[in-house]
Amino acid sequence: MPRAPRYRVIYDDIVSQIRDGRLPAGAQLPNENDLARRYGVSRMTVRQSLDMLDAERYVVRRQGSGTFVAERRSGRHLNRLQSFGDELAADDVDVTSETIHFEEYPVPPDIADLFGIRADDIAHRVKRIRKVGGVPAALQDAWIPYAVAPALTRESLLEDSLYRTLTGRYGVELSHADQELTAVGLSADHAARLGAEEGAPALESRRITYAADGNVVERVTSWTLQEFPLLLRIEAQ
Amino acid sequence: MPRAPRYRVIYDDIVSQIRDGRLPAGAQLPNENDLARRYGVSRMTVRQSLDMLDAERYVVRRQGSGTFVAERRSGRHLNRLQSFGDELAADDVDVTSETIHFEEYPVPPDIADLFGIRADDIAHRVKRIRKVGGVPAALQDAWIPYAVAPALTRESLLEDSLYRTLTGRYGVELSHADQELTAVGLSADHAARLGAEEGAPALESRRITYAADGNVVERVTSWTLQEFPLLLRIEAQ
DNA sequence: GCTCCTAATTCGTCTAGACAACTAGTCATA
DNA sequence: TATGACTAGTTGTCTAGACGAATTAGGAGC
Repeated sequence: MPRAPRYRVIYDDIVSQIRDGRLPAGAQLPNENDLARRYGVSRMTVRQSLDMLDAERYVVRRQGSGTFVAERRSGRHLNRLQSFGDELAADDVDVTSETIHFEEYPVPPDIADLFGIRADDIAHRVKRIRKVGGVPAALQDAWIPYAVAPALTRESLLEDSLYRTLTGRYGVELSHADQELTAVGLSADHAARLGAEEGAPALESRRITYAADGNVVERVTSWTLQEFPLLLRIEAQ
Repeated sequence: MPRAPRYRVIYDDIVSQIRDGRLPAGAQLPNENDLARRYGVSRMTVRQSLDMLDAERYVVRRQGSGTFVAERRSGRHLNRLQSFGDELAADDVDVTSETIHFEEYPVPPDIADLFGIRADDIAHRVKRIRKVGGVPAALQDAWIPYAVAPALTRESLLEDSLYRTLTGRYGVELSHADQELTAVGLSADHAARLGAEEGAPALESRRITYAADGNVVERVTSWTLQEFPLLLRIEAQ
Protein backbone atom coordinates (compact mmCIF):
# COMPACT_ATOMS: atom_id res chain seq x y z
CA MET A 1 0.00 0.00 0.00
CA PRO A 2 1.72 3.19 -1.14
CA ARG A 3 1.32 6.10 1.25
CA ALA A 4 -1.61 8.26 0.34
CA PRO A 5 -1.07 11.93 -0.45
CA ARG A 6 -2.02 14.36 2.29
CA TYR A 7 -5.02 15.84 0.52
CA ARG A 8 -6.40 12.32 0.28
CA VAL A 9 -5.87 11.64 3.96
CA ILE A 10 -7.70 14.84 4.83
CA TYR A 11 -10.49 13.98 2.41
CA ASP A 12 -10.88 10.51 3.95
CA ASP A 13 -10.92 11.97 7.44
CA ILE A 14 -13.66 14.44 6.64
CA VAL A 15 -15.70 11.83 4.76
CA SER A 16 -15.59 9.56 7.78
CA GLN A 17 -16.70 12.43 10.01
CA ILE A 18 -19.65 13.03 7.71
CA ARG A 19 -20.52 9.33 7.44
CA ASP A 20 -20.58 8.68 11.17
CA GLY A 21 -22.43 11.85 12.03
CA ARG A 22 -19.70 13.83 13.74
CA LEU A 23 -20.33 16.33 10.97
CA PRO A 24 -24.11 16.28 10.47
CA ALA A 25 -25.87 17.59 7.37
CA GLY A 26 -25.89 21.36 7.33
CA ALA A 27 -22.99 21.72 9.75
CA GLN A 28 -20.32 24.25 8.92
CA LEU A 29 -16.77 23.03 8.56
CA PRO A 30 -13.89 24.98 10.09
CA ASN A 31 -12.62 27.58 7.66
CA GLU A 32 -9.84 26.70 5.26
CA ASN A 33 -7.08 28.39 7.26
CA ASP A 34 -8.17 26.57 10.41
CA LEU A 35 -8.22 23.25 8.59
CA ALA A 36 -4.79 23.96 7.19
CA ARG A 37 -3.44 24.63 10.67
CA ARG A 38 -5.13 21.58 12.19
CA TYR A 39 -3.85 19.21 9.56
CA GLY A 40 -0.49 20.92 9.37
CA VAL A 41 -0.61 21.61 5.64
CA SER A 42 -0.91 24.67 3.45
CA ARG A 43 -4.28 26.09 2.54
CA MET A 44 -3.88 24.96 -1.08
CA THR A 45 -3.65 21.37 0.09
CA VAL A 46 -6.79 21.71 2.18
CA ARG A 47 -8.52 23.21 -0.83
CA GLN A 48 -7.58 20.18 -2.90
CA SER A 49 -9.40 17.99 -0.35
CA LEU A 50 -12.39 20.33 -0.33
CA ASP A 51 -12.44 20.29 -4.14
CA MET A 52 -12.92 16.52 -4.01
CA LEU A 53 -15.57 16.73 -1.29
CA ASP A 54 -17.35 19.38 -3.32
CA ALA A 55 -17.17 17.40 -6.56
CA GLU A 56 -18.78 14.45 -4.85
CA ARG A 57 -21.45 16.51 -3.13
CA TYR A 58 -20.28 15.82 0.38
CA VAL A 59 -20.05 19.54 1.03
CA VAL A 60 -21.34 22.81 -0.35
CA ARG A 61 -19.03 25.82 -0.49
CA ARG A 62 -20.32 29.35 -0.31
CA GLN A 63 -17.90 32.18 -0.93
CA GLY A 64 -17.95 34.66 1.90
CA SER A 65 -19.93 32.35 4.10
CA GLY A 66 -18.24 29.00 4.58
CA THR A 67 -18.20 25.31 3.73
CA PHE A 68 -21.13 23.17 4.87
CA VAL A 69 -22.00 19.49 4.93
CA ALA A 70 -24.46 18.87 2.08
CA GLU A 71 -28.03 17.74 2.60
CA ARG A 72 -28.78 14.41 0.95
CA ARG A 73 -31.62 13.96 -1.47
CA SER A 74 -33.77 10.85 -1.65
CA GLY A 75 -33.18 8.19 -4.28
CA ARG A 76 -30.19 6.40 -5.69
CA HIS A 77 -27.33 8.82 -6.23
CA LEU A 78 -25.17 7.89 -9.15
CA ASN A 79 -22.53 10.55 -8.73
CA ARG A 80 -20.39 8.45 -6.44
CA LEU A 81 -19.20 4.94 -6.96
CA GLN A 82 -20.78 3.08 -4.09
CA SER A 83 -22.86 0.04 -3.29
CA PHE A 84 -26.53 -0.25 -3.99
CA GLY A 85 -27.19 -0.08 -0.26
CA ASP A 86 -25.12 3.07 0.23
CA GLU A 87 -26.85 4.73 -2.67
CA LEU A 88 -30.09 4.46 -0.76
CA ALA A 89 -28.73 4.67 2.74
CA ALA A 90 -29.87 8.23 3.37
CA ASP A 91 -33.50 7.24 3.02
CA ASP A 92 -33.77 5.39 6.31
CA VAL A 93 -35.16 2.38 4.54
CA ASP A 94 -34.16 -1.20 5.02
CA VAL A 95 -32.06 -2.39 2.10
CA THR A 96 -31.59 -6.16 1.94
CA SER A 97 -30.17 -8.64 -0.51
CA GLU A 98 -31.17 -12.17 -1.48
CA THR A 99 -28.59 -14.23 -3.33
CA ILE A 100 -30.41 -16.45 -5.78
CA HIS A 101 -27.39 -17.78 -7.62
CA PHE A 102 -23.74 -18.16 -6.64
CA GLU A 103 -21.16 -20.28 -8.43
CA GLU A 104 -17.80 -20.39 -10.14
CA TYR A 105 -18.54 -20.52 -13.79
CA PRO A 106 -16.60 -20.67 -17.09
CA VAL A 107 -16.76 -17.23 -18.64
CA PRO A 108 -18.15 -16.59 -22.12
CA PRO A 109 -15.75 -15.02 -24.64
CA ASP A 110 -16.91 -11.42 -24.29
CA ILE A 111 -16.50 -11.43 -20.51
CA ALA A 112 -13.15 -13.20 -20.80
CA ASP A 113 -11.95 -10.50 -23.18
CA LEU A 114 -13.09 -7.79 -20.80
CA PHE A 115 -11.39 -9.41 -17.82
CA GLY A 116 -8.23 -10.21 -19.78
CA ILE A 117 -8.47 -13.95 -19.13
CA ARG A 118 -9.00 -16.96 -21.40
CA ALA A 119 -12.48 -18.03 -22.42
CA ASP A 120 -13.71 -20.90 -20.25
CA ASP A 121 -11.51 -19.74 -17.37
CA ILE A 122 -13.40 -19.53 -14.11
CA ALA A 123 -15.08 -16.45 -12.68
CA HIS A 124 -17.56 -15.84 -9.90
CA ARG A 125 -21.11 -15.34 -11.00
CA VAL A 126 -23.57 -13.87 -8.53
CA LYS A 127 -27.23 -13.11 -9.07
CA ARG A 128 -29.00 -11.17 -6.39
CA ILE A 129 -32.33 -9.55 -5.72
CA ARG A 130 -32.11 -6.23 -3.93
CA LYS A 131 -35.05 -5.33 -1.73
CA VAL A 132 -36.00 -1.98 -0.29
CA GLY A 133 -38.24 -2.17 2.74
CA GLY A 134 -38.77 -5.85 1.94
CA VAL A 135 -40.06 -5.12 -1.57
CA PRO A 136 -38.03 -6.34 -4.57
CA ALA A 137 -36.48 -3.33 -6.27
CA ALA A 138 -33.78 -4.67 -8.55
CA LEU A 139 -32.11 -7.76 -9.91
CA GLN A 140 -28.33 -7.88 -10.35
CA ASP A 141 -26.30 -10.29 -12.41
CA ALA A 142 -22.60 -9.92 -11.63
CA TRP A 143 -19.37 -11.43 -12.96
CA ILE A 144 -16.25 -11.07 -10.84
CA PRO A 145 -12.85 -12.35 -12.00
CA TYR A 146 -11.64 -15.18 -9.80
CA ALA A 147 -8.27 -13.50 -9.29
CA VAL A 148 -9.89 -10.39 -7.82
CA ALA A 149 -11.60 -12.26 -4.99
CA PRO A 150 -10.43 -15.88 -4.79
CA ALA A 151 -12.12 -16.69 -1.49
CA LEU A 152 -15.43 -15.05 -2.18
CA THR A 153 -18.26 -16.99 -0.57
CA ARG A 154 -22.00 -16.74 -0.48
CA GLU A 155 -21.75 -15.92 3.20
CA SER A 156 -19.37 -13.01 2.74
CA LEU A 157 -21.93 -11.39 0.47
CA LEU A 158 -24.62 -11.65 3.09
CA GLU A 159 -22.99 -9.62 5.78
CA ASP A 160 -21.56 -6.87 3.67
CA SER A 161 -21.81 -5.28 0.26
CA LEU A 162 -19.68 -6.56 -2.57
CA TYR A 163 -18.00 -3.17 -2.75
CA ARG A 164 -16.96 -3.18 0.85
CA THR A 165 -15.88 -6.79 0.57
CA LEU A 166 -13.62 -5.99 -2.36
CA THR A 167 -12.18 -2.78 -0.97
CA GLY A 168 -11.96 -3.97 2.63
CA ARG A 169 -11.20 -7.67 2.58
CA TYR A 170 -9.33 -7.89 -0.69
CA GLY A 171 -7.74 -4.45 -0.64
CA VAL A 172 -8.87 -3.58 -4.14
CA GLU A 173 -8.56 0.13 -4.82
CA LEU A 174 -11.40 1.18 -7.07
CA SER A 175 -10.92 3.74 -9.79
CA HIS A 176 -14.15 4.31 -11.68
CA ALA A 177 -17.07 2.61 -13.40
CA ASP A 178 -18.52 2.99 -16.88
CA GLN A 179 -22.24 2.59 -16.92
CA GLU A 180 -24.70 2.25 -19.77
CA LEU A 181 -28.38 2.87 -19.14
CA THR A 182 -31.38 1.82 -21.21
CA ALA A 183 -35.04 1.10 -20.67
CA VAL A 184 -36.18 -2.47 -21.36
CA GLY A 185 -39.21 -4.67 -20.85
CA LEU A 186 -38.65 -7.39 -18.26
CA SER A 187 -38.33 -10.98 -19.41
CA ALA A 188 -40.78 -13.48 -17.96
CA ASP A 189 -38.09 -14.93 -15.71
CA HIS A 190 -36.87 -11.60 -14.37
CA ALA A 191 -40.39 -10.32 -13.92
CA ALA A 192 -41.32 -13.37 -11.86
CA ARG A 193 -38.34 -12.91 -9.60
CA LEU A 194 -39.17 -9.25 -9.05
CA GLY A 195 -42.88 -9.82 -8.60
CA ALA A 196 -43.70 -7.77 -11.68
CA GLU A 197 -45.53 -8.34 -14.94
CA GLU A 198 -43.69 -9.70 -17.96
CA GLY A 199 -42.75 -6.77 -20.18
CA ALA A 200 -42.94 -4.27 -17.30
CA PRO A 201 -40.55 -1.37 -17.93
CA ALA A 202 -37.26 -1.56 -16.04
CA LEU A 203 -34.01 0.37 -16.08
CA GLU A 204 -31.25 -1.84 -17.43
CA SER A 205 -27.77 -0.85 -16.34
CA ARG A 206 -24.59 -2.42 -17.64
CA ARG A 207 -21.71 -1.43 -15.44
CA ILE A 208 -18.00 -2.19 -15.69
CA THR A 209 -15.96 -1.30 -12.64
CA TYR A 210 -12.22 -0.67 -12.86
CA ALA A 211 -9.56 -0.90 -10.20
CA ALA A 212 -6.88 1.74 -9.80
CA ASP A 213 -4.39 -0.59 -11.52
CA GLY A 214 -6.61 -0.67 -14.61
CA ASN A 215 -7.96 -4.18 -14.18
CA VAL A 216 -11.66 -4.90 -14.44
CA VAL A 217 -13.11 -5.74 -11.05
CA GLU A 218 -16.68 -6.61 -11.95
CA ARG A 219 -19.20 -6.52 -14.72
CA VAL A 220 -22.74 -6.13 -13.48
CA THR A 221 -25.98 -6.00 -15.38
CA SER A 222 -28.95 -4.92 -13.34
CA TRP A 223 -32.63 -4.32 -13.83
CA THR A 224 -34.40 -1.82 -11.60
CA LEU A 225 -38.15 -1.44 -11.34
CA GLN A 226 -39.67 1.84 -12.28
CA GLU A 227 -40.61 2.76 -8.72
CA PHE A 228 -36.93 3.27 -7.86
CA PRO A 229 -35.55 6.23 -9.78
CA LEU A 230 -31.87 7.00 -10.23
CA LEU A 231 -30.66 10.48 -9.34
CA LEU A 232 -27.85 12.21 -11.09
CA ARG A 233 -26.26 15.59 -10.89
CA ILE A 234 -24.47 17.00 -13.88
CA GLU A 235 -22.08 19.91 -13.62
CA ALA A 236 -21.94 22.62 -16.23
CA GLN A 237 -18.79 22.52 -18.31
CA MET B 1 -20.75 39.63 -18.09
CA PRO B 2 -18.22 39.38 -15.29
CA ARG B 3 -14.74 38.65 -16.45
CA ALA B 4 -13.97 34.96 -16.36
CA PRO B 5 -11.06 33.69 -14.28
CA ARG B 6 -7.97 32.75 -16.23
CA TYR B 7 -8.24 29.03 -15.65
CA ARG B 8 -11.69 29.19 -17.20
CA VAL B 9 -10.46 31.10 -20.25
CA ILE B 10 -7.75 28.49 -20.77
CA TYR B 11 -10.26 25.69 -20.30
CA ASP B 12 -12.61 27.26 -22.87
CA ASP B 13 -9.77 27.72 -25.32
CA ILE B 14 -8.68 24.10 -25.11
CA VAL B 15 -12.27 22.83 -25.30
CA SER B 16 -12.79 24.81 -28.48
CA GLN B 17 -9.57 23.38 -29.92
CA ILE B 18 -10.83 19.88 -29.17
CA ARG B 19 -14.31 20.56 -30.51
CA ASP B 20 -13.17 21.94 -33.84
CA GLY B 21 -10.51 19.32 -34.40
CA ARG B 22 -7.36 21.38 -33.97
CA LEU B 23 -6.65 18.95 -31.14
CA PRO B 24 -7.83 15.58 -32.45
CA ALA B 25 -8.57 12.56 -30.27
CA GLY B 26 -5.35 10.99 -29.02
CA ALA B 27 -3.23 14.09 -29.61
CA GLN B 28 -0.81 15.10 -26.91
CA LEU B 29 -1.21 18.55 -25.40
CA PRO B 30 1.85 20.72 -24.77
CA ASN B 31 3.27 20.00 -21.35
CA GLU B 32 2.09 22.00 -18.37
CA ASN B 33 5.10 24.28 -18.24
CA ASP B 34 4.71 25.08 -21.94
CA LEU B 35 1.03 25.81 -21.50
CA ALA B 36 1.81 28.04 -18.54
CA ARG B 37 4.31 30.00 -20.63
CA ARG B 38 1.99 30.26 -23.62
CA TYR B 39 -0.96 31.52 -21.59
CA GLY B 40 1.24 33.65 -19.37
CA VAL B 41 0.11 32.09 -16.10
CA SER B 42 1.66 29.91 -13.44
CA ARG B 43 1.67 26.14 -13.77
CA MET B 44 -0.86 25.79 -10.93
CA THR B 45 -3.37 27.82 -12.92
CA VAL B 46 -2.86 25.65 -15.99
CA ARG B 47 -3.35 22.61 -13.78
CA GLN B 48 -6.67 23.99 -12.61
CA SER B 49 -7.82 24.13 -16.24
CA LEU B 50 -6.53 20.63 -16.88
CA ASP B 51 -8.32 19.39 -13.74
CA MET B 52 -11.59 20.55 -15.25
CA LEU B 53 -10.80 19.05 -18.65
CA ASP B 54 -9.90 15.80 -16.92
CA ALA B 55 -13.04 15.75 -14.77
CA GLU B 56 -15.17 16.12 -17.86
CA ARG B 57 -13.28 13.52 -19.87
CA TYR B 58 -11.98 15.91 -22.47
CA VAL B 59 -8.43 14.79 -21.74
CA VAL B 60 -6.58 11.91 -20.13
CA ARG B 61 -3.51 12.64 -18.02
CA ARG B 62 -0.72 10.15 -17.61
CA GLN B 63 1.96 10.90 -15.07
CA GLY B 64 5.40 10.69 -16.60
CA SER B 65 3.98 10.66 -20.07
CA GLY B 66 1.73 13.60 -20.82
CA THR B 67 -1.80 14.87 -21.30
CA PHE B 68 -3.79 13.57 -24.25
CA VAL B 69 -7.13 14.35 -25.87
CA ALA B 70 -9.56 11.61 -24.82
CA GLU B 71 -11.12 9.16 -27.23
CA ARG B 72 -14.89 9.39 -27.25
CA ARG B 73 -17.18 6.43 -26.76
CA SER B 74 -20.43 6.01 -28.64
CA GLY B 75 -23.71 7.00 -27.03
CA ARG B 76 -25.02 9.91 -25.02
CA HIS B 77 -22.54 11.02 -22.41
CA LEU B 78 -24.16 12.30 -19.26
CA ASN B 79 -21.05 13.47 -17.44
CA ARG B 80 -21.20 16.92 -18.91
CA LEU B 81 -24.07 19.31 -19.03
CA GLN B 82 -24.59 19.76 -22.71
CA SER B 83 -27.21 19.65 -25.40
CA PHE B 84 -28.72 16.48 -26.76
CA GLY B 85 -26.90 17.09 -30.02
CA ASP B 86 -23.54 17.61 -28.37
CA GLU B 87 -23.99 14.46 -26.33
CA LEU B 88 -24.07 12.52 -29.57
CA ALA B 89 -21.84 14.76 -31.64
CA ALA B 90 -18.82 12.48 -31.65
CA ASP B 91 -20.72 9.71 -33.35
CA ASP B 92 -20.78 11.34 -36.78
CA VAL B 93 -24.51 10.95 -36.97
CA ASP B 94 -26.99 13.54 -38.08
CA VAL B 95 -28.89 14.85 -35.05
CA THR B 96 -31.98 16.87 -35.94
CA SER B 97 -34.90 18.34 -34.09
CA GLU B 98 -38.57 18.76 -34.95
CA THR B 99 -40.55 21.22 -32.88
CA ILE B 100 -44.07 19.90 -32.51
CA HIS B 101 -45.31 22.40 -30.00
CA PHE B 102 -44.24 25.94 -29.12
CA GLU B 103 -46.22 28.43 -27.09
CA GLU B 104 -46.33 30.71 -24.11
CA TYR B 105 -48.44 28.94 -21.57
CA PRO B 106 -49.71 29.51 -18.02
CA VAL B 107 -47.65 27.35 -15.70
CA PRO B 108 -49.18 24.76 -13.39
CA PRO B 109 -48.54 25.23 -9.63
CA ASP B 110 -45.64 22.78 -9.30
CA ILE B 111 -43.69 24.38 -12.14
CA ALA B 112 -44.48 27.86 -10.84
CA ASP B 113 -43.10 26.89 -7.46
CA LEU B 114 -39.96 25.50 -9.04
CA PHE B 115 -39.41 28.64 -11.12
CA GLY B 116 -40.24 30.98 -8.24
CA ILE B 117 -43.10 32.66 -10.13
CA ARG B 118 -46.85 32.77 -9.56
CA ALA B 119 -49.12 30.01 -10.80
CA ASP B 120 -50.74 30.98 -14.12
CA ASP B 121 -47.82 33.26 -14.95
CA ILE B 122 -46.49 32.68 -18.43
CA ALA B 123 -43.62 30.39 -19.41
CA HIS B 124 -42.37 28.97 -22.67
CA ARG B 125 -43.38 25.42 -23.36
CA VAL B 126 -41.55 23.54 -26.08
CA LYS B 127 -42.11 19.98 -27.21
CA ARG B 128 -39.59 18.53 -29.60
CA ILE B 129 -38.77 15.24 -31.24
CA ARG B 130 -35.06 14.56 -31.49
CA LYS B 131 -33.97 12.42 -34.40
CA VAL B 132 -30.71 10.60 -34.92
CA GLY B 133 -29.93 9.82 -38.55
CA GLY B 134 -33.53 10.74 -39.38
CA VAL B 135 -34.98 8.20 -36.95
CA PRO B 136 -36.96 9.43 -33.92
CA ALA B 137 -34.94 8.81 -30.78
CA ALA B 138 -36.48 10.92 -28.06
CA LEU B 139 -39.30 13.25 -27.18
CA GLN B 140 -38.66 16.30 -25.01
CA ASP B 141 -41.18 18.41 -23.13
CA ALA B 142 -39.55 21.57 -21.81
CA TRP B 143 -40.67 24.48 -19.66
CA ILE B 144 -38.54 27.64 -19.69
CA PRO B 145 -39.34 30.67 -17.50
CA TYR B 146 -40.29 33.65 -19.60
CA ALA B 147 -37.82 35.86 -17.78
CA VAL B 148 -34.90 33.63 -18.75
CA ALA B 149 -35.47 33.95 -22.48
CA PRO B 150 -38.09 36.61 -23.25
CA ALA B 151 -37.57 36.66 -27.00
CA LEU B 152 -37.35 32.93 -27.57
CA THR B 153 -38.86 31.98 -30.89
CA ARG B 154 -39.53 28.78 -32.73
CA GLU B 155 -36.98 29.83 -35.31
CA SER B 156 -34.20 30.37 -32.81
CA LEU B 157 -34.61 26.77 -31.69
CA LEU B 158 -34.21 25.50 -35.23
CA GLU B 159 -30.77 26.80 -35.92
CA ASP B 160 -29.17 26.09 -32.59
CA SER B 161 -29.61 24.08 -29.43
CA LEU B 162 -31.54 25.48 -26.53
CA TYR B 163 -28.41 25.34 -24.43
CA ARG B 164 -26.37 27.39 -26.82
CA THR B 165 -29.24 29.80 -27.27
CA LEU B 166 -29.46 30.37 -23.53
CA THR B 167 -25.75 30.61 -22.87
CA GLY B 168 -24.89 32.50 -26.05
CA ARG B 169 -27.84 34.76 -26.87
CA TYR B 170 -29.16 35.33 -23.36
CA GLY B 171 -25.87 35.17 -21.48
CA VAL B 172 -27.16 32.67 -18.96
CA GLU B 173 -24.34 31.06 -17.04
CA LEU B 174 -25.28 27.47 -16.29
CA SER B 175 -24.37 25.82 -13.02
CA HIS B 176 -25.65 22.26 -12.93
CA ALA B 177 -28.63 20.00 -13.53
CA ASP B 178 -30.38 17.49 -11.33
CA GLN B 179 -31.67 14.55 -13.27
CA GLU B 180 -33.96 11.72 -12.29
CA LEU B 181 -34.07 8.58 -14.42
CA THR B 182 -36.70 5.87 -14.57
CA ALA B 183 -37.96 3.32 -17.06
CA VAL B 184 -41.54 3.75 -18.23
CA GLY B 185 -43.89 2.35 -20.84
CA LEU B 186 -44.74 4.89 -23.56
CA SER B 187 -48.20 6.39 -23.67
CA ALA B 188 -50.18 5.93 -26.86
CA ASP B 189 -49.62 9.56 -27.82
CA HIS B 190 -45.89 9.55 -27.21
CA ALA B 191 -45.48 6.18 -28.88
CA ALA B 192 -47.23 7.43 -31.99
CA ARG B 193 -44.97 10.47 -32.20
CA LEU B 194 -41.87 8.32 -31.84
CA GLY B 195 -43.06 5.63 -34.23
CA ALA B 196 -43.08 3.01 -31.48
CA GLU B 197 -45.62 0.66 -29.95
CA GLU B 198 -47.77 1.81 -27.06
CA GLY B 199 -46.20 0.57 -23.84
CA ALA B 200 -42.74 0.24 -25.41
CA PRO B 201 -40.05 0.73 -22.76
CA ALA B 202 -38.44 4.18 -22.72
CA LEU B 203 -36.06 6.02 -20.47
CA GLU B 204 -37.86 8.85 -18.74
CA SER B 205 -35.63 11.68 -17.58
CA ARG B 206 -36.78 14.60 -15.50
CA ARG B 207 -34.15 17.29 -15.52
CA ILE B 208 -34.00 20.63 -13.73
CA THR B 209 -31.24 22.95 -14.88
CA TYR B 210 -29.90 25.69 -12.64
CA ALA B 211 -28.10 28.90 -13.54
CA ALA B 212 -25.05 30.10 -11.66
CA ASP B 213 -27.23 32.63 -9.81
CA GLY B 214 -29.36 29.79 -8.45
CA ASN B 215 -32.41 30.38 -10.62
CA VAL B 216 -34.04 27.52 -12.49
CA VAL B 217 -33.43 27.80 -16.20
CA GLU B 218 -35.49 24.93 -17.54
CA ARG B 219 -37.40 21.86 -16.51
CA VAL B 220 -37.35 19.16 -19.14
CA THR B 221 -38.99 15.77 -19.16
CA SER B 222 -37.82 13.49 -21.92
CA TRP B 223 -38.50 9.99 -23.14
CA THR B 224 -35.76 8.14 -24.98
CA LEU B 225 -36.25 4.94 -26.93
CA GLN B 226 -34.35 1.89 -25.84
CA GLU B 227 -32.07 1.88 -28.86
CA PHE B 228 -30.29 5.01 -27.58
CA PRO B 229 -28.43 4.21 -24.37
CA LEU B 230 -27.10 6.78 -21.94
CA LEU B 231 -23.46 6.55 -20.91
CA LEU B 232 -22.16 7.54 -17.56
CA ARG B 233 -18.85 7.41 -15.83
CA ILE B 234 -18.71 7.30 -12.06
CA GLU B 235 -15.57 8.11 -10.13
CA ALA B 236 -14.56 6.18 -7.05
CA GLN B 237 -14.90 8.19 -3.91
C1' DG C 1 -37.37 50.96 13.72
C1' DC C 2 -34.98 51.40 9.35
C1' DT C 3 -31.34 52.06 5.93
C1' DC C 4 -26.81 52.45 4.64
C1' DC C 5 -22.06 51.81 5.27
C1' DT C 6 -18.04 49.51 7.07
C1' DA C 7 -15.27 45.91 8.78
C1' DA C 8 -14.48 41.18 9.54
C1' DT C 9 -14.74 36.72 7.76
C1' DT C 10 -14.73 33.42 4.29
C1' DC C 11 -13.90 31.24 -0.03
C1' DG C 12 -11.90 32.24 -4.97
C1' DT C 13 -7.98 33.13 -7.80
C1' DC C 14 -3.18 33.17 -8.66
C1' DT C 15 2.01 33.20 -8.09
C1' DA C 16 6.78 31.13 -8.32
C1' DG C 17 8.80 28.01 -7.01
C1' DA C 18 10.45 22.92 -4.90
C1' DC C 19 10.78 18.06 -4.93
C1' DA C 20 8.53 13.37 -5.75
C1' DA C 21 6.76 9.78 -8.75
C1' DC C 22 6.33 7.86 -12.94
C1' DT C 23 7.29 6.83 -18.09
C1' DA C 24 9.72 5.93 -22.04
C1' DG C 25 13.42 5.90 -24.07
C1' DT C 26 19.05 5.23 -24.47
C1' DC C 27 23.02 2.89 -23.66
C1' DA C 28 26.31 -0.05 -21.45
C1' DT C 29 26.88 -4.71 -20.07
C1' DA C 30 26.34 -9.63 -19.41
C1' DT D 1 20.11 -10.67 -27.86
C1' DA D 2 18.37 -9.68 -23.49
C1' DT D 3 18.78 -7.08 -19.22
C1' DG D 4 19.42 -3.51 -16.18
C1' DA D 5 20.93 1.16 -15.02
C1' DC D 6 20.53 5.66 -16.17
C1' DT D 7 18.39 9.94 -17.87
C1' DA D 8 15.36 13.35 -19.74
C1' DG D 9 10.77 14.61 -19.69
C1' DT D 10 6.24 14.70 -17.71
C1' DT D 11 2.58 14.96 -14.30
C1' DG D 12 1.71 14.70 -9.03
C1' DT D 13 2.13 16.83 -4.58
C1' DC D 14 2.96 20.67 -1.69
C1' DT D 15 4.46 25.28 0.20
C1' DA D 16 3.76 30.17 1.89
C1' DG D 17 2.20 33.55 0.72
C1' DA D 18 -0.85 37.70 -1.92
C1' DC D 19 -4.95 39.93 -3.29
C1' DG D 20 -9.96 39.67 -5.02
C1' DA D 21 -14.98 38.74 -4.38
C1' DA D 22 -18.89 37.58 -1.74
C1' DT D 23 -21.30 37.35 2.58
C1' DT D 24 -22.53 38.66 7.13
C1' DA D 25 -22.80 41.18 11.35
C1' DG D 26 -22.77 45.33 13.59
C1' DG D 27 -22.76 50.25 14.08
C1' DA D 28 -23.80 55.06 12.56
C1' DG D 29 -27.11 58.02 11.11
C1' DC D 30 -31.78 59.04 10.08
